[in-house]
Amino acid sequence: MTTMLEVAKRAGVSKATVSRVLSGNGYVGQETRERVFKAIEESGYRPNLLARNLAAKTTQTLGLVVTNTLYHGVYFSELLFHAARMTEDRGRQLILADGKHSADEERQAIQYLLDLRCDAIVIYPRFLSVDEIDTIIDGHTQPIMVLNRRLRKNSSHCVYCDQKSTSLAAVETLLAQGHRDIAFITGSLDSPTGNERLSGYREALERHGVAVRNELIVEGKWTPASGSAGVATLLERGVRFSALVASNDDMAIGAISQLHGSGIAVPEQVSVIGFDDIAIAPYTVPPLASVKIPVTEMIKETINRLIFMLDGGEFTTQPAFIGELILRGSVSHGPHI
Amino acid sequence: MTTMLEVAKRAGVSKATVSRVLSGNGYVGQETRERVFKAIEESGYRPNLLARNLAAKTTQTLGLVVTNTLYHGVYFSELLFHAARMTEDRGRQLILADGKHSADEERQAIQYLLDLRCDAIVIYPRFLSVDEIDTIIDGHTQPIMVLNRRLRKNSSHCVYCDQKSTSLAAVETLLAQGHRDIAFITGSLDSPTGNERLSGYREALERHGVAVRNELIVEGKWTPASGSAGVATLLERGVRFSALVASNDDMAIGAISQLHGSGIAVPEQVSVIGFDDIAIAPYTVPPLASVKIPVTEMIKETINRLIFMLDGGEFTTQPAFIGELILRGSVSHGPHI
DNA sequence: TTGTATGCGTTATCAG
DNA sequence: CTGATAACGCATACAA
Repeated sequence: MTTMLEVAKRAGVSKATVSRVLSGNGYVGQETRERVFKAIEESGYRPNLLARNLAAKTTQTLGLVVTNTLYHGVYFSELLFHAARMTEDRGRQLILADGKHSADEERQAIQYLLDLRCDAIVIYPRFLSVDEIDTIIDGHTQPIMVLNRRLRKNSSHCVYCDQKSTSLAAVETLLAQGHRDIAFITGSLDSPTGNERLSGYREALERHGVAVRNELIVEGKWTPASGSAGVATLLERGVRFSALVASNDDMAIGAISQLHGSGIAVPEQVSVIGFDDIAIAPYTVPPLASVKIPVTEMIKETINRLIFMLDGGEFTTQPAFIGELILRGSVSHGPHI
Repeated sequence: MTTMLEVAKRAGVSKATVSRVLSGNGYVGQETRERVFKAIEESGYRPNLLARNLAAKTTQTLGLVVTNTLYHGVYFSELLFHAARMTEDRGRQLILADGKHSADEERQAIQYLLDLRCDAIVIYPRFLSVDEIDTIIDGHTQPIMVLNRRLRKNSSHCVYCDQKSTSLAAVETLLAQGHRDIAFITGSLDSPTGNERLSGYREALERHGVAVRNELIVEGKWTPASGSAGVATLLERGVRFSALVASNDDMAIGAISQLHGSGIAVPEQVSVIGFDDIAIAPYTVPPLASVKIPVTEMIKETINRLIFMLDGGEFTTQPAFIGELILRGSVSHGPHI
């Protein structure tokens, strides 16, 4: 590998001058500049980023930690795509680290990015507790932002979507149309998101004086198969329902498929609502409505905050997003039990 | 940030000794070792990887370049998941760089990873020509492997799936069952994969003396929507077919949906085959059969080769994979025109 | 406008 | 077994 020193010698100048023309900092004569560029060209010189970043005390990189249980599916793809795009638009590079599938591995991933001297970090945690995250943020000088969690202490360091309110609004839409027997397929209940969507469902019913019936609730695992299984369980129980809320789109797909297979028409007999995290799920028969989580906007806010903090800025406000109910047809169905 | 020097002072030893206990290279007394560990603990010391990698002349990282047009969908997720897993199993870290959507941006991404001094690189190219890739490989000392392309010169540096043979085999399966009017939805024809799958279709027909009819071929764009549109186009043309091959699963999903919407039964009236790149596509009505591309195995072979080369190994063989036809039911259908 | 010298935080080579 | 000390490749304050 040819170094800056070799370029300098070939151009008949010092390393410092080469460094100057490359960084644009400091004055350098027009003629010398050209000689340097020529030498760079001829030698095929490439800067060693390790050395540069070590000396400059900045890497111009943002680190992102995501659990690989999120890798499958379009949600992750969109997340990564926009995060990378936003970061590069701001003249930085994104570095991804795998949070694997445990709190300890999430810790290690964060540590790795920190050891690499990323200027700032984004965490999309799945196993780490909010308390520990707060501790981590306090323990480091690098700006750290957290996606999809509501922090207690560093509240301006997190960007989340109010899953409960979002779920509540979706269920209320059904209630407003006269539905009373509303089934619910949960997400994994070891995830906060899964729990919050469930409690939104509960609260909506309570607010409208509709009893919460446990036989209308089944636990899913975010996958299409678990959506199918959920419907099968409901049918086995012999419970009747005119509407069904699935906690994400994949499960809605599976649920609709299972309903069809059982000879139940959607949406004529059962209205289905999914959580359309990304809005590009390949539905064959789309649900009646979907709740769209504004991932893109959330990422944007996250990166913006991070870079603002890198420039010494401070935030006092706490950004909360809320999902939007997207109708794919009329929801004006009465109960069809 | 506390440095190695501070740890050394606190432990009453030299930097060199601290470095030794950390790396495990060289002898160091049991008692001294413990003092060093204690000092590390107390000071919360973390190694600066920039400095370490600069001095050690190795980063223990593999770089991966992928075009972001691949980000959407499960194919990319699987690719990334396994690449990261394999890399870490071998004690390295994977660094992802975005190839964006042009040859020039793919070049830049490769260059960035090289500048970061990744020990080796994996490229999943979409716009770069094989000739240029060969040139790039020749121009660098770092091992470089290419996925999904068949290189002319550095043939042992690429791992690909013979898309043409794979497609050919799928179509022959249909021909063997008596199908003669076989429609085909292509992928994007600016991609080699899309073209190869199409030429496999063509050759299968030719081999069996069946005329290739252009009205049975429609161009898709890999998306579910383009699969639906493809079927719509075929129906508008008024052309009759008893079987349909979609060049990937997303399009197969769209196509099946459109067939259903038009009152055509699958598989009773039309047999559908997709290319099940990952085999976890959320089908509501699965196609009759899918061609499974062995991505996992391909990634595994790629990483293995790279690390073998890092250890000074050389390859002479050229690994070619071939898709496997997965039947989801009987294909013993006659023509249903 | 350019060169010199020092530092960035490690690894690694030699003495001792 | 341990400690100086020279790289590693570049940025930058300070001189000239």
